[in-house]
Amino acid sequence: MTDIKSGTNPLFLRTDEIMQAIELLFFAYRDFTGEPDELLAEYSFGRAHHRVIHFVGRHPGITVSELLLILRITKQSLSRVLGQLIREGFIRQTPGPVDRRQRLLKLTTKGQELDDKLFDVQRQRIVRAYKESGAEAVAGFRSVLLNMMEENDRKRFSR
Amino acid sequence: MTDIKSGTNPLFLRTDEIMQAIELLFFAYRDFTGEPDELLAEYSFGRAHHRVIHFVGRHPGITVSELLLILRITKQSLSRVLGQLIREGFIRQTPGPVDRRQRLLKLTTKGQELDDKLFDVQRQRIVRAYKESGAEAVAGFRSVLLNMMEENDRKRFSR
DNA sequence: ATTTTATGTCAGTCATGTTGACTTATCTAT
DNA sequence: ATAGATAAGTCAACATGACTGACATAAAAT
Repeated sequence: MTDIKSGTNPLFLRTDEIMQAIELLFFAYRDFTGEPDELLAEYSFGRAHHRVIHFVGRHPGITVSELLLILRITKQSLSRVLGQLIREGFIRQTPGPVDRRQRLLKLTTKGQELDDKLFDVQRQRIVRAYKESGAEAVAGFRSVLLNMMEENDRKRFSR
Repeated sequence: MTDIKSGTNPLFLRTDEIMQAIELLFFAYRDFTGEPDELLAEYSFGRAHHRVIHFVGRHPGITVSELLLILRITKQSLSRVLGQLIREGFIRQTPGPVDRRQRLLKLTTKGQELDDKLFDVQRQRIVRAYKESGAEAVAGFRSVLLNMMEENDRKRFSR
């Protein structure tokens, strides 16, 4: 409301622009997750498995609690998908060397292969979008998404 | 793989950058949907209801089939949430004036009020991100997301 | 020795997606 | 005029991935 009343409201903050942002996120995210979902279905896995594989792949040796903090789900929810991934040999647990209560999570070779495949389909879509938009647009994309997320998680992206 | 081998691989196409893009989308989308989800919970609604309210609000008089094409869900899935929204007085149906098989969907005043509230929480987050990033970054954000979605839906965003 | 923490598990529920089969009303084309 | 196609709705069964709550075990911290 403040913006609408103000006479100095920049073009990119008009109601119509904000509405478009909402839909851009909806359509882009829908298609961004579409291809991985198809691949995962071949393994009878879902998006939840993807997220676990992704973050374990990115952070080998991550603990269950750390994973829970990132994913913001309950341990019961995580337990189901993580249990499947472990039983089917995609993820391996090893006791923490310092704190033996911890279970450090790592991808097995099989898990690494699936991670690679999943990364590859997403990489192709992103590379295409990045190439078609150019380096400057990519910087803008990064900046807006960073500022859109909770401050707490922005640290992950500092370079 | 092609990119990795190539000597002319721009910085913004490196594996690490692509990986960050994947996580940027995950965290930003998670937080972008978090606040609306809380608001919806007060009405015992979920994200599915939000999407219906949003697209009916944006396209008054939209038909059920058009909505199905946008949302890419089955009519049985839509039926459940749409039925609730109609029974609880958030959406009104009127027979199509030309084709009387169609049910044209519109928000009621009550539906409009919820739509406004939902828009407002999302608007605040986007305005903040946009302001902190600047007009040029916003253009880049738009461009990358547009190129990330299926070509078919890009028409919606032409200006 | 006691308490806290990290993890796991059992049980039940909910939201939202799916497939498949079938109905009704209405429009379109022969 | 009638036959087929289309728009919408419904019933039933099922899967996934969230949730809450209660409880168990092992190891660390106090």
